[in-house]
Amino acid sequence: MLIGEYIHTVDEKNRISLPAKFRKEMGKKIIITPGLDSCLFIFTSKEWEKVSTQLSDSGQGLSFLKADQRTFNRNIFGQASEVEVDSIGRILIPEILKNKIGIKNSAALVGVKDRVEVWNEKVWKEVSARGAKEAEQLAEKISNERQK
Amino acid sequence: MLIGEYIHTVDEKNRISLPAKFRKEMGKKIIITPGLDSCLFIFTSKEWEKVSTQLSDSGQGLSFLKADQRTFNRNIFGQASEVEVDSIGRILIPEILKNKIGIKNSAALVGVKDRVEVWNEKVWKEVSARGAKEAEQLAEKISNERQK
DNA sequence: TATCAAGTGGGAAAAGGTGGGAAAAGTGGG
DNA sequence: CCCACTTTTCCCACCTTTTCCCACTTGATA
Repeated sequence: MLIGEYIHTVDEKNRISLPAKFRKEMGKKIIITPGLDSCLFIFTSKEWEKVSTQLSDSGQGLSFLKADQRTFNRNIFGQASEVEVDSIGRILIPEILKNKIGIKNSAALVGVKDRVEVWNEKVWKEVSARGAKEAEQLAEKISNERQK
Repeated sequence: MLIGEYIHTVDEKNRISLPAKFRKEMGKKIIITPGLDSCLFIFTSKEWEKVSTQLSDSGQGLSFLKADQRTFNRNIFGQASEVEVDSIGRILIPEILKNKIGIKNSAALVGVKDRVEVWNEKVWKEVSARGAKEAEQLAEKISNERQK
């Protein structure tokens, strides 16, 4: 399971180290795509198979008949990129995606169960701080939901 | 069952001894996460499987399409950390989590049936003192809830 | 008092993360 | 078509952090 947050450097060659704890699970090839909430998603090849299938196939096939879905899928698939992990566990972040979320010298890598998210460091700090504040309320809410 | 409270040292390397009485039940790998009420939760791997599944799974995949789920999952998984118990029963507390609850030289480890909580020593003293005072009222309240 | 278990501390070895140079591949101009 | 130049890839080296192991201290026990 991919969990935990790490702040790593992005060097002038656009390289970033995957956290050592993620490497085994992530394998040699990964897929990096635009994410939601101004971060990037990194999927393992295996997970990507699942995700991409589910995205393109809303159950009844021919997803390109729906305008919303076309737009959404163009964004995700169009900018997705298969990336090799080098011999010491680094990947190259495509320039386009890097600019998309506004990172330059460093980024936050966040494990979210079966994907990794890449964030601008400051943005992540804000997002996670906000999330932490809401935790108690959210917990209460979920607890109530579950009792229904 | 994990019960009892212990005050242990956190050394400069962020190590803390698990109480000897907890070790057998906790095994070699544990998960440490931000808890509620400004403490940390420590789960056994087994317990974590249960907890994380129940919290995160909406059941039908693509959980990242829902904003609430993204926020929630980021906070649960993003700040969690799998930690090995060393040969003499110590664990490393990730710096981020340590700062989160404001501990430096020592911490309270509190067994709460199937998890262990980690507290800033002073905060724990206050919380448990207050808890003791309110025990009677809370008992009444909880009892009423249950009858609904 | 000797012994054992639990908790604490610290040094040395290993691993993780970062940077940079050289080879290889790609690009454009003459 | 070839050459010069830029970009990418691969590999090595450094430094810091983490991990592993050993030893000391304290307090309880026989």
